[in-house]
Amino acid sequence: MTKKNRSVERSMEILEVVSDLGVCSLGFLAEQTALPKPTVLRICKTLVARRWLSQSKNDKRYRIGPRFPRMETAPGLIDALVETGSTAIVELSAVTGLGVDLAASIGEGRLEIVDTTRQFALHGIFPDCVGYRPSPFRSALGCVFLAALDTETRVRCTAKLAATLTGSDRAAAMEFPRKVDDIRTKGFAVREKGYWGRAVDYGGVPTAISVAVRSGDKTVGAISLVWLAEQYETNSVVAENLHRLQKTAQVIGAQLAAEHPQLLLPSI
Amino acid sequence: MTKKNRSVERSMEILEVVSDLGVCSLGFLAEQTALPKPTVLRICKTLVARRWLSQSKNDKRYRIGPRFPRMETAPGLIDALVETGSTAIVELSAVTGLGVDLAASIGEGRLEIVDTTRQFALHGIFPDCVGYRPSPFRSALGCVFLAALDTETRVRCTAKLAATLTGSDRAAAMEFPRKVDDIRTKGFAVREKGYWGRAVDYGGVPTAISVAVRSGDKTVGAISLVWLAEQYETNSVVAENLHRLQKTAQVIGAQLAAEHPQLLLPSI
DNA sequence: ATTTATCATTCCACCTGGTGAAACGCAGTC
DNA sequence: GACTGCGTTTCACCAGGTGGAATGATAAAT
Repeated sequence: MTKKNRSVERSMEILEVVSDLGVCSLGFLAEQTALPKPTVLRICKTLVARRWLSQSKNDKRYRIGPRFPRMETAPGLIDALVETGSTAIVELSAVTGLGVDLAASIGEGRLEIVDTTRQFALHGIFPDCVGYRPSPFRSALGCVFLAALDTETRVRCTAKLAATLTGSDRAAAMEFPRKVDDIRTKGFAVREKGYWGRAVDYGGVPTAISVAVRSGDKTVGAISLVWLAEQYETNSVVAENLHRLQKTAQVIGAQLAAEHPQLLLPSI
Repeated sequence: MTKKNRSVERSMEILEVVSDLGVCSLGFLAEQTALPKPTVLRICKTLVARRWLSQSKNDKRYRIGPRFPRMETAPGLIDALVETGSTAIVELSAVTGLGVDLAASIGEGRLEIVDTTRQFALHGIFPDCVGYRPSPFRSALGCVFLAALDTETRVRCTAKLAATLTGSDRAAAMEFPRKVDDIRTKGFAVREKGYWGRAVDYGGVPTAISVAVRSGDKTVGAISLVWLAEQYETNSVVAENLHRLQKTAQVIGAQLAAEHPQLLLPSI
């Protein structure tokens, strides 16, 4: 068995205590974890520096911080979207001959791919993308999803995401507001040039166009057509297949609204 | 300024990448964090040991695990069940040669798959089912779990679920009360014909039989045997392996009761 | 004002535990 | 068979984490 990392274990212990018991003083954490206070202090400082913990100014006690990764997923939504969407995306894939991804909102303006028709043999692109969370500002799925949110939600999510992202993702976040109107009028988004998150994992450079899935007045996810960049021009795919993609998104959204009206009540 | 702890920083980087980008391979994580692979491996192993990450048995990729602190649900049960159940299901899988899924109650009559032995190479079925929440009325896991609840809880949950579900799930919900007695007397449930979650076809149509995991007088989860429909008849699997499945469920339940008696006090 | 108590924080000598380049083993592919 | 790309193991090295003891900081009690 590979060796473990003691410091990492200790940091998890500390975070679990804070997460379970709420706000904690240094001494209390040391007692709970049976670690010496200096050790706890150093680890907590490290966690605070990244905002995984935050520290109250006057009594110095620790609580879970704003940057602690959260995933507030509406469990029913993913299920419902997969159930109503999976046959539709298979049909779309059959008609277009391209790969289709289905992504669901997991809160905070983020998406997770929950189903796909991609088959390596068929489309020449890495198939097992279920579980991936596309970039909010650089992927076609992420952009079209954000653009489709109502203004208030979009602004809130965009600000929050921009605050946590870095590098080219942050640059894309700064640029995003200028792209929103364009995406909204065109009704679809294209994968940003130069963004192909995981060159390692794919068979080739994928290109994608995406549209949002709206149900009632909520934006619940997005679907995209995916193909090998070297195989087709984006323009020709748009000309030939955009209407099919939009139709599919609309069908899924309508069916979802009809079959799961209660999912649309809470805010995303 | 107090010194920071490098290992803790690195572990946060890794967790942030997985949380931001979804499922990740070791090599990809090493590239993203600019750390050598052995270092990433050791940290990930540590995180996996605590189930802050979980690792697909099949392609070894990492995703956020069941014990990663979530603000919403009480994770104690999930945790304990995974801890006591994972060795048992591996043994069961070895003896039967079939895939085994372990699901934990997440409240309101729903389950989430928290561990699995499925390997594509071995069983020819979709391996990455951890995190999936099976249909309450159409999956073998869901049915047997509901049937095993005490009458009052079952009626309440069934009513609530039926109210929110629709389509083929609602149809199954209407039908369910008629199936309960049958399931209770037989002691297991079978996956509904025609129900298989996603579009992705990973080799074939899976079939499953499930039994509930009871601990003390609480129903805490369910486990199932899963195989490729075309490979074995349900009847022959039942004849040969049902008793093993039931034995495993019973062992897990007993061990859970012995090791975590406090979990069984609150109502599910 | 002084004492007491209880925090968090700093210090620093000690040495463990983490490190990472290189080698290995294993699948899958050509 | 040779190759490529994974995850994993090895092992000598020494940075980096450790924790007991000392020091501040703060608030309440005398």
